[in-house]
Amino acid sequence: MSKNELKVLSQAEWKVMKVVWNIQSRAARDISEQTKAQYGMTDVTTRTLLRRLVEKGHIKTIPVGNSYLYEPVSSMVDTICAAADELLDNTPGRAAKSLMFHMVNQGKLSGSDIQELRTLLDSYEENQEDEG
Amino acid sequence: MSKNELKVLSQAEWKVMKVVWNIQSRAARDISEQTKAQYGMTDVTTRTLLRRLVEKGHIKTIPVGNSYLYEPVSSMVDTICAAADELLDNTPGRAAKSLMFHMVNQGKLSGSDIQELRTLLDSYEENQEDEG
DNA sequence: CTTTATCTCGTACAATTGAACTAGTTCGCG
DNA sequence: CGCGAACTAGTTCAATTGTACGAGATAAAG
Repeated sequence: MSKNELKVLSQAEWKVMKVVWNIQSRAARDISEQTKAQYGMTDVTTRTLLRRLVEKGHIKTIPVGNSYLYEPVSSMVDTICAAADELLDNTPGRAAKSLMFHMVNQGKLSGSDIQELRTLLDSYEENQEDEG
Repeated sequence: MSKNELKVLSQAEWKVMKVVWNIQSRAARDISEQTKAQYGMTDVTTRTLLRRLVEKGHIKTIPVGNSYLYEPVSSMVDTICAAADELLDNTPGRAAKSLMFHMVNQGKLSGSDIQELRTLLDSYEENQEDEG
């Protein structure tokens, strides 16, 4: 076990991870530029957080000349799903449904996302229509 | 502002909140009984966390005789949705879709949940079918 | 080769968090 | 009323987190 038992992310670490996931050029300089623009974090702070994220196993480093490229170990989707699982475990299913409604109503989904999701739900409905 | 600007929950505070939301009898004793059963937390620790949650504004107290009843200020759904928003803000929408797929595939939804969600998606599809 | 700009890394330090002990108050029972 | 049980609230303490400085290494420029 504990293969994907990555240590839990703190608030500031999430911010850095989100930048790392979305950025093209993953040098510390570029990442800190983004974290400053998006969250007002200073350069030194970002570098410290990058180091801690490496220690925690969320980021791996690729040595390049003087420094590193910082590459995420898990995808954003996987990490967010894991966080959601932790949030939703042993809570009554109602929360999951309401959360999904909320996301839909927040416009988090594109038109094609909605279609895909409908298709997925269709397949589940077939299997479950004689249950609940 | 800052009406619903409740301070962010820590790991252990989430656990206590989840118990508080789900439990019937909200005396400290009953809550700590649950946190012990579910998470192995000791009685004193739970009471400390309850106190901090009151300080942070997530729980309000109702004096009853010797002690309090601990009542959540926001519903579980609202709090989880807020957490999800924070998690998903300024990330490309892809994460939201994948997260929803994940939850569906994890069986978080009942048959009737799925039907309701389908109905919701239908209404959105009508409005967006000529977009992307 | 020397200077200079960048990096990483160790360290620092206050605030927060996880966990727990204790003192002092109040309830319930005899 | 008096005693023990249960409760809250204040305090403690180590670990983690948020933020940041400075040292030493290395690349690039002259």
